[in-house]
Amino acid sequence: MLETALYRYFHYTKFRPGQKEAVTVLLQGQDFMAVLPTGSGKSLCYQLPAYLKDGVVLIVTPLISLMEDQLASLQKNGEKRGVVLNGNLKEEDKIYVLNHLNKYKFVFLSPEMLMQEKVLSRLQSHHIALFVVDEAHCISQWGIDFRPEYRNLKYAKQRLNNPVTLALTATATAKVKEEIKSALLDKDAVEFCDSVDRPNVSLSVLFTRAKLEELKRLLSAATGSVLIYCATRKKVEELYYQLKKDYIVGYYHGGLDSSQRRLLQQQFIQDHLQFLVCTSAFGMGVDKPDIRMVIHYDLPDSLENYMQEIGRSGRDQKDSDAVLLYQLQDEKIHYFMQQQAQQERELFEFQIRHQAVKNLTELQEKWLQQTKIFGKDAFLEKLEQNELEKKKKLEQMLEYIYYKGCRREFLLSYFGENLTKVPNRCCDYHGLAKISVGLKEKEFHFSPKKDAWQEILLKMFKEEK
DNA sequence: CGGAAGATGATTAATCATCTTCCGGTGCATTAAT
Repeated sequence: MLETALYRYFHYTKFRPGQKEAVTVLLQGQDFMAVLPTGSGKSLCYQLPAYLKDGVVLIVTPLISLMEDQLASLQKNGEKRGVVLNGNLKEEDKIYVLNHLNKYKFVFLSPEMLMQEKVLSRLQSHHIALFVVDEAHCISQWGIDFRPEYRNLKYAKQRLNNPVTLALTATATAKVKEEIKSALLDKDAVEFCDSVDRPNVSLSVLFTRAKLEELKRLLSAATGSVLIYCATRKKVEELYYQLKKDYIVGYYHGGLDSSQRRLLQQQFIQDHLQFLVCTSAFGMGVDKPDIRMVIHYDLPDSLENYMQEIGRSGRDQKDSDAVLLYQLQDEKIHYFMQQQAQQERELFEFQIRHQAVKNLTELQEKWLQQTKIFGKDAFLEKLEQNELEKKKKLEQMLEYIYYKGCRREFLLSYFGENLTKVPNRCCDYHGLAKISVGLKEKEFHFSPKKDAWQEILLKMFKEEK
């Protein structure tokens, strides 16, 4: 019985949602996709079958810091046969690992590392018990233009003699799930999708021309940890200098080196910093249960990213708030970046069509590699298609901003779900607040005090009865 | 495109208004020059 194995290896007596399904299906030799919230035991989905099967388990992970965290967590549980394979290792250490693969049970690596010929050819001669892709939504999010190696995973899988594959992620729209399937999984793959709904997180968009004051007001009323997302690094730092006069605050973005990042993440998790100003670089793999509020000081570029970011609040199931501060034209920064990206692509396209490739950017070099795999036309077509989809995603983000109905319903429908649970709180305010319990709505004057929300909600529940 | 910082100009010397310039997300791996 699987429960016996569960107890034997992990000392748990019960599976959590999705885990048993994953283990059963993987042991039968079928591919599996699990959409489960962070902190719900995703890693057990591959760790348990790993112990019940012969061979090494490959875990493809997007960030080096994630590999290290996962390895540390294995080691904490007494597992010594884990190893990371990444660019921080010395050349001789990498070679050692590749030549002694049978000493290891868990190998964590990036898609870039996996796609290197020397790595692939060494792995090829071993029996791969399980091929795991963690944060599998990266296939869709980054997989074409930014980190194209994510779209080569199927090729890698074939080279490894089609091992049983597990895709793991916390949020995915129907479309993203389809992309993961077609780019990675067999046709008969089984999926288990938990709801992405968080009834304890209120959703609001605040139209304002005085963001800084609104932000300070929200922070002054805040009772716990708060994440503040900005669109650019510069804005993150500016805001940090504005806030540090009055609050204990830190900042985090992709320009920081890895040791600084790790330090800040630790300080935030351990409550040495109540507030953290950051770009979208912050968050993956962060499992802090008591983030009480996620504020968007700038507009995110898609509802996928928005959902990921607000999904970091209220993991402890206690009441939390997601507040988006919007000002007319906030989307312009994203238009600009999309336009930059388009120029880079068009230049690349021109050069490759005229066979005059020189002075390529780092990204363009990668694209050149991809044209060799998928063919020139096919890959260029993909790049262009991807660009159009990004534009569409930004438009849908704006639709959400201007949506007049229940925001939770809108967001859920984007992820292919219906509003089924009665939310603890679901509010909105454009000067006035709109609160909804189930499908019933009521307007009232906004007050930042938590008690005000609760009183009104209580009253509405009574009225419903 | 928009915001911010720096530069210029005009007035009546240190301040204000206007103009100009600059810059912009997400990460892997590898390599060349310190």
